[in-house]
Amino acid sequence: MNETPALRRTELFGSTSEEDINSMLGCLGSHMKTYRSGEYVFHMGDMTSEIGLVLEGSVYIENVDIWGDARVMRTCSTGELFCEEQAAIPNEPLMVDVIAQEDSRIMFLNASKVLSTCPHACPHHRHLSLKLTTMIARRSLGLSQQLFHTTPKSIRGKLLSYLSHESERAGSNEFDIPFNRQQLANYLGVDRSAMSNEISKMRDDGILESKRSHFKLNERAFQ
Amino acid sequence: MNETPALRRTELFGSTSEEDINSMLGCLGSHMKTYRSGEYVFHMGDMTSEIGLVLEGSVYIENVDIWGDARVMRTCSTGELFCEEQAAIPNEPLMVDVIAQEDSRIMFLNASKVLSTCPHACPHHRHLSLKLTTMIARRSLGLSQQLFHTTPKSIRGKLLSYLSHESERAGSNEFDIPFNRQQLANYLGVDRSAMSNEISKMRDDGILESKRSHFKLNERAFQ
DNA sequence: AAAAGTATGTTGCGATTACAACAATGAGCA
DNA sequence: TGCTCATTGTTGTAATCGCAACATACTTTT
Repeated sequence: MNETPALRRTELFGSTSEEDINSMLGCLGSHMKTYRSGEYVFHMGDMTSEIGLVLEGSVYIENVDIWGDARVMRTCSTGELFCEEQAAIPNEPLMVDVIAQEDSRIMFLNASKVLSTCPHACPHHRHLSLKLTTMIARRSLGLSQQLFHTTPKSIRGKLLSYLSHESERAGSNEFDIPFNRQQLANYLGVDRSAMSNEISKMRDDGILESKRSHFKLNERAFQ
Repeated sequence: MNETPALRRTELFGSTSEEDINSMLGCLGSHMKTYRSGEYVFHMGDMTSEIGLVLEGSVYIENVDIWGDARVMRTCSTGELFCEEQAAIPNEPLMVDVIAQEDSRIMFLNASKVLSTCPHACPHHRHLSLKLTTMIARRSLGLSQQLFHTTPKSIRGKLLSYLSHESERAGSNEFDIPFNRQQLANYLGVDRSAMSNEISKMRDDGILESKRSHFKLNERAFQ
């Protein structure tokens, strides 16, 4: 089965031609495996140096605490990477379980082979290595942002932090956010209804106007 | 002024010999600048592709919202990197200000020169590139963890998440944490006194024993 | 050993939030 | 248009938390 078309739909390989992908796969230590829904892809404690790439299906990453309670950290859908950070850190044991959420096809890449381009490596290999680093860096930035927005103690503070940032990013006081209410509440780590309520109060206070995912921040009408 | 000894005390260059550092610095597009306390190192909106390395002094990174209110995101002391994520992402404008906290000496490295080792690059350069990627990955993992521990709604839930993780990491139900109470409260995003109070209640409930930074988690004495 | 300074624990109160339950609005479809 | 379903808004209540103020314990200095 030829995986190359599926690979070209991922961010990691999206800017590489099918030809170049094929010529590289061997160098990257790539191999495929299929999983049934519920099957473990990685176990906590594994010393893997492999990056997972979901070609079909999806997986979720969960943490089990010492009392046996599990919490899902995130899910990865088709085209997304997982465990790229752990794989990029030598001798770092996995602190999570990775489990197939549905029947899935996963490609594994050896992180050190992707990152440590050998002296005679082709330009495409170097491009891929750089792309992986960029993706890791972007996730790190995103997590920084999220943590920053969840730091204020009140729901209003969190909303202002997030909305101000989105406004700056859009370069306008009027903008759309990529979340519905429930997703935004999860992102900020607060209760949805309490958040809806707070948005209403902020509207009453003249701080903003909003309709669904469209927001408009007003000049400081408040002190 | 020879910076090499100072560089060897940083994590990025710690595993590289003085000789190799000297032979590489030119390739990395390095240059130095000194700043007076309060001076801006980077401005929001800058399209920098340079990594900052604090050789002396310290800087802080702050975010200014659209109403002009500033909040410090983090501080960087001697030996630490800043803006390595932004620099690793092409065409990513800086969303923060970086300001010298005291009189400081900063070395700048061109991120793409560090990361894109040219075909004839020396092995030390490739090692440095890998090291930078590892450092970015490690920060990302750390942020993931912190976010995970701050996700529970109650102080008790946050503490259990964090302490369970530390216990797993130590491989024992008895361990020391690298925080004092105030630092732990900041890390978890809660009030210190409320957290101290909660720790006492958990002790009363038989969940744990603690003295200062030393903790012992008990088998589920509770439901 | 006394004193001073820092870190941690305790208490009470007011404000905020989570939660549940329900109402209203909007979207998709027969 | 009318129906169903999903999303968003509203309300009340109980629980939690932040906050301030203070007490206790531990450290460091002299």
